[in-house]
Order: sequence, then C-alpha cells, then structure tokens
Amino acid sequence: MLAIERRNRILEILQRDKKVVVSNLSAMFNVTEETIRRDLDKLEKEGLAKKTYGGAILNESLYVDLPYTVRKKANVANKQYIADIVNSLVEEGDHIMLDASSTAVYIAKHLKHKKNITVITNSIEILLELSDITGWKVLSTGGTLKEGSLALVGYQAEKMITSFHVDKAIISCKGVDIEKGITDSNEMDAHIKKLMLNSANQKILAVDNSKFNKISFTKITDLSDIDILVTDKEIQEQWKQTFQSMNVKVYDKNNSENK
Amino acid sequence: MLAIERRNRILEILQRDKKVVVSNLSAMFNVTEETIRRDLDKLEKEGLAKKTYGGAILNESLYVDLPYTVRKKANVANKQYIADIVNSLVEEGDHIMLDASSTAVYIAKHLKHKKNITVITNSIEILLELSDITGWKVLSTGGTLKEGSLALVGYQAEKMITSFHVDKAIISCKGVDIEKGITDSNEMDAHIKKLMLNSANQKILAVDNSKFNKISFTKITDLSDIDILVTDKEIQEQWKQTFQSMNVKVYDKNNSENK
DNA sequence: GATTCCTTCTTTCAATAGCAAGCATATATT
DNA sequence: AATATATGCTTGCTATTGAAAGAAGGAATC
Repeated sequence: MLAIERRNRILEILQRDKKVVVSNLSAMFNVTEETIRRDLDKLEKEGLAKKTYGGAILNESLYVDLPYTVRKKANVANKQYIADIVNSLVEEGDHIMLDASSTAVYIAKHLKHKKNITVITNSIEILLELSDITGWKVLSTGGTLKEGSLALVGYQAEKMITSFHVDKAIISCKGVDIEKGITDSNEMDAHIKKLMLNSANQKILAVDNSKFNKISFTKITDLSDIDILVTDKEIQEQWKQTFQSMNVKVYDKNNSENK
Repeated sequence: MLAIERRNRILEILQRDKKVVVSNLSAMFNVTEETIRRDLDKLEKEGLAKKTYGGAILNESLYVDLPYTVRKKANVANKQYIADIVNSLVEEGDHIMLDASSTAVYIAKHLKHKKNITVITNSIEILLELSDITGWKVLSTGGTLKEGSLALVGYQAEKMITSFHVDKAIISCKGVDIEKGITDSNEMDAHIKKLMLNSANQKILAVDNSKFNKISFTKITDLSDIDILVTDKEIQEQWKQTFQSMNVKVYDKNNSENK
C-alpha cells in the first residue's frame, strides 16, 4: 500500500469518526506508530487534523460551512508545492498582500507557522484561515462581495490597497502568455491584483503549470512587471529565456532552493 | 476515548446544563475524579468553566469573549426567534448594517429569502453566509481581524461605516441595564456598534433575554439612543415603562406582530 | 459559634503510554 | 545509478492517569 493511499484512508476514517487513534491505525495498516504519527503530522500541516495525545481529531475549522463550489479544489498537490516555495520566500516580520485565489489560500495555510506577519487580503477565505492565528496583523480590504465568490472587490477595496505599501504582493491568475502577459477572467479581480502589485516592493506571481500559454479575458499586467515567478513544474526553455530577458527570477521544480 | 474527546464532551454537557458534577462525570467516563478535576482545571484555564465545590459551572462572564465555536451554540432557539422578528421589520430594498454578533448571523440567514437588500457588515461570518446570494449588495467594512474572532475592527472599518448612511442598523450586545445602558465586553467592538447606530435612520437592538440587567465592560450607548428593541421573552413591567418613557418600541414575546 | 463528621480538593509520586528526533535502512522516482 | 521519499528502530523525554495522604469545605449537631 502506498503512503498516499494510507493517508487518504486515514482521512476518510477521520471524517467518518471525527477522531483516530494512533495504535488502532498502526495495527490496521501494519505499520509502526511512528509512521502513523508522521501521517497525522502531514494531515495536521494541511489543516485537516488536529493531533492530540494518543491520536488526532478532525479539524472542523470553519470550512464545513463553505459553499461546495469553494470547497472543491483542483490541483491541490501543485498548489501545495507552490505554497511551499512561496513560504520559503517570505520572512518573519514581512508585510504581504494576498489575492483572492485558491493558491493564495494554500500559501496562507503554509505561512501560519511563521511569526509576526502582516497580511492584507481581499479574500474572505484567507481571513477565515487566519482567524485562529495569534501575533499576526491581518487586514481585510473591505469592499463589495463579488457574487458567487469569496472575494472583495470595488472602490473600497481598491482604496484600501493603494493606501498601503508592503514588502511582497503574491498573486495568482488565469493565464500567462508571452505576448498578452498576465490575464484574468474578471475585470474587477484583475484590477485588484494590479493594484496589489503596484503597492509592493517585490511582485510575486504564483501559478500552476496549467496556466502557461493561456490567455484569459482581461489583462492584469505585463510579464516584465513581476519580479518572481513561482510554479510547480519545470518551465520550458523558451519560457526560461523569456523570463531571463525580463529579469524575472523563476522558482520552478528544478530551481527552488527550499528543497 | 481520547482525553480531548472527554473534555469536549464535558464542555458540551456544561453548555447544555450550565453545570457539571465531578462524581457524575467520573462515573460517566469511567475515570477517577482526579482526572475529571484536571479536565475542569483545563476548561477553567481556558476561561470556559468556573470550578466550584463538587463540580463546575459554565463561565458566562460578561467580560470575556468565549471562543467562537462555543458562543455559536448558545441560545440558538432564542436567536432564531429574534431573527424572525427582525426579519419582519426589514423591507425589500432596505440598506442595513449588521454587527459581528452571533445573533446577527441568524438575522442574515433569515433575511436571505428577501430580494434586493444592501448589507454592510464587519462580520466575516455574515459575508460567508451571504456569499451564495444573488441580487443583493453585500459590503464588507474591511479593517483589522480581531484576534480569535471573525470580526473586523479598527480604523479602516470605522471609516467605512461612517462614510455610509443606511435605513437600519441592527446590533446586539452583552449587557442591557437601565442605568448603565447598552454595554459590551470589548472596546473595539463597542465602538464599531456605536458608529453603526450613528449611521442609521432606525437603530435596532436585538438581544436575547439573558442580557437584561447585566452590565459588561464598556458602554456602547444609552438606552434612549435606540429606536427598536427586539427580544425573545416578554420583558418585565419595569422595563416596559422604561422603554415607553424613552420612546423605544419593543418587540417581545407578546408584542411582535409577525406571529 | 464551636465541634465533629464526611465529602471534596490539592499535592505529590509512580506507572504507563505516548511522543519527538535522529539515524539507518528500505523503497520509490528520475 | 542517483536522488528523494518512506519506514522502522532506539533513546530520552513528556503527558496522562490513578493512588494516597493531608488540607479544606460544608453540613449537622450540640
């Protein structure tokens, strides 16, 4: 049995019973308790379980209440990978902006063990994720709730973003194209992202590989406008050269110093 | 059974019965009384229980904010009742403000079948609740996420609130007292609520009966400042007269036209 | 209000179970 | 073959529990 399979099975049991016991799982899967504990460590890092003496209980954060469309996640593994790299780029004490993308939610999750971070975001989901943290400063942009989403947009949000300046802005997008640059499906979101980039010293684009060579509806900014690109697979030679010529530092599968 | 499960169960019983007895719990969970006492110690350290000779009582302190998960479960039926009355007071097309209280969450839930409402709130939970609605305008105040809560507070939130004027502000509180007026456990929350009242034509206070004759830490405003009081039980004669003299309209168990 | 008796509480100790970390080995992945 | 990942084992440490003994609280009686 593969490790991943086992962890998935453990998660199923955890969701069914709301708790698991290390000794039981150890007997069930014929592995040592250490292995089980490491599994639970992983589940805890992903925010799904809460370890306790003797086992773990289901972490029913506030996610149970989230609409189905929000809970449904694509490319989780890739986003975790990206989040991990971004995590290594953020330093304790940093002031950062995070957009309302699902990638940014994973980034927020991964950053939680760091101390003393200031976050500005227009994502309700990220606020939720960070609602149990202590010692951080978490700011919401405010604004209008975009229908069918958990993103805040509009005048109030824009005003708030432009009135701050941070170390790093970390955003995601729908499409990355050499000619058309960085694009998104929605004008309001795109505008917010553009303003976040403008308000940061370091502009970080975090996108999974599926977004390359795609063009979406509205332009956020040019490729040359960003400072750092983080992605999950090794990018093609053509892209490497493009980014090099634009002075964009790339962290991809073969070129991320955190592993 | 894991220790944490036992403590969670004890907390649930405590919530339901408002008190627990060491000897009962000891028999119920098949552990020694010492273990139960240690559990109660922990709950007391977390500020959830108050140990007494022979057991413990629920800590419903007016000065401490209970963890969100706990607060959410308290007095649900009463809050539903209140939400239903408030629902009858709000008209389609209204612009309203809702504070970050658990009562307001129920009110938002009940309002959802109405059309064309504009809501301004500093509650993340209400934003979540309203994220799947169409045809409304939902505005977030923005601001700083208050630690351990789902409320936005601070300068940004205050500025946003004062820059709007609405038909109705609907707020809740921790204490209602004839002399000391309307009070809350937290200065930042209280300030937000005060500003919401100032920005509304009609000021509605929605509180369950347990809040009467209680004084909490910091004052929101005077009783005479509100226009409408909504509660779940019939209020005492003394209170009736008080409100009448202050020109506050009361909707309580016997005097709510929606039933 | 003091005395007595019984219950409950606190403190301390010991036993057990569980845990983290480091290292060595095995098993995938590339 | 090289590298990364997963697993098991050992060691020393920590959390949880129960038992015991003395302190303190509460109630009944004088």
